[in-house]
Amino acid sequence: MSTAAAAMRKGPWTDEEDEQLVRFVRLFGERRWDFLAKVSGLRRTGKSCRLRWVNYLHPGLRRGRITADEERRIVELHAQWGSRWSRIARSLPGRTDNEIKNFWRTRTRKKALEERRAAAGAGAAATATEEPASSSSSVTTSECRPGSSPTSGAATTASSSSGSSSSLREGRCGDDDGDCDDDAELEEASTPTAAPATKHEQQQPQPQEYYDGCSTMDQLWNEIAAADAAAMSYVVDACWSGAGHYYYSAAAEPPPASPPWEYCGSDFSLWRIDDQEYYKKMLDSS
DNA sequence: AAATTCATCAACCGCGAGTAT
DNA sequence: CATACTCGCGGTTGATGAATT
Repeated sequence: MSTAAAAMRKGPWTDEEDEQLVRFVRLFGERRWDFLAKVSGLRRTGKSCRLRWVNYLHPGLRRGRITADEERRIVELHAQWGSRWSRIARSLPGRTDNEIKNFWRTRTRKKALEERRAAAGAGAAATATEEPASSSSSVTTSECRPGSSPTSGAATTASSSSGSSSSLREGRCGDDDGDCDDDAELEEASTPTAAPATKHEQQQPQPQEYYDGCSTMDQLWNEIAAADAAAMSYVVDACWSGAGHYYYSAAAEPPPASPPWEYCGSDFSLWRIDDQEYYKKMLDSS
């Protein structure tokens, strides 16, 4: 507590951190990340929290390999917009800019490699010897520099690292998206089915091709929901507004001590920010 | 069976734009 | 109008598992 400016954590997220983040995003919505990072007790920057949410924890994410169809689309869109990944991602429901960016990198690298090999093959046929070393060394220097340069990767060795997240790492169910503005196009492709009544509770409907194991995350969501319900007894119905923001309805009796947020009737004003201190105190005292 | 290389994914960093004060 | 703050984007790097030799 006294270490207000405790060092920020970096590196892979643990399951606990994920849970915590999800819980607080559900409470406060997908914004004010710095605040969220603070009150959640996560020793992470707001930036890091946002990234984790957007790229990994967001319920609307579609996991799994990029399909041929998506690839075609990416190529098209890339031709149109260049490397404006977020823009491209908006046209690919459930995919993040990071994902697309990674995919594109891999793809380009692979292509370049193939070309080089083809060229090398032709060159070798012609000159038989001479340049193998020079050409391969150019890999590191020229345009498509392989991130994992020849010698680097092997050094890693076993670390078991964050064996933690392995359970999460697999599947993520998705159906809806959170913060995308142009979600008109998103929805069309992401879920043909009607809008889900609640956010996580019923995100069963997914195109099965993309999802291998959603059960884990479902479980997580459910557990979190249950925990929330138990802890607060009134915030239960997490609703998903059409505009892509969470809001909460009072399902049971009003809270014992009025919380810092307001219930939303028609519009989804989430909570009262001016009560941040109140909330902080609440957390500290608990 | 062990070592090496490759492919993929997750996360960090710096910067710029937008918004609030 | 100027400044501070927050958010989002694109680029880059590191770690890990899978495939290959």
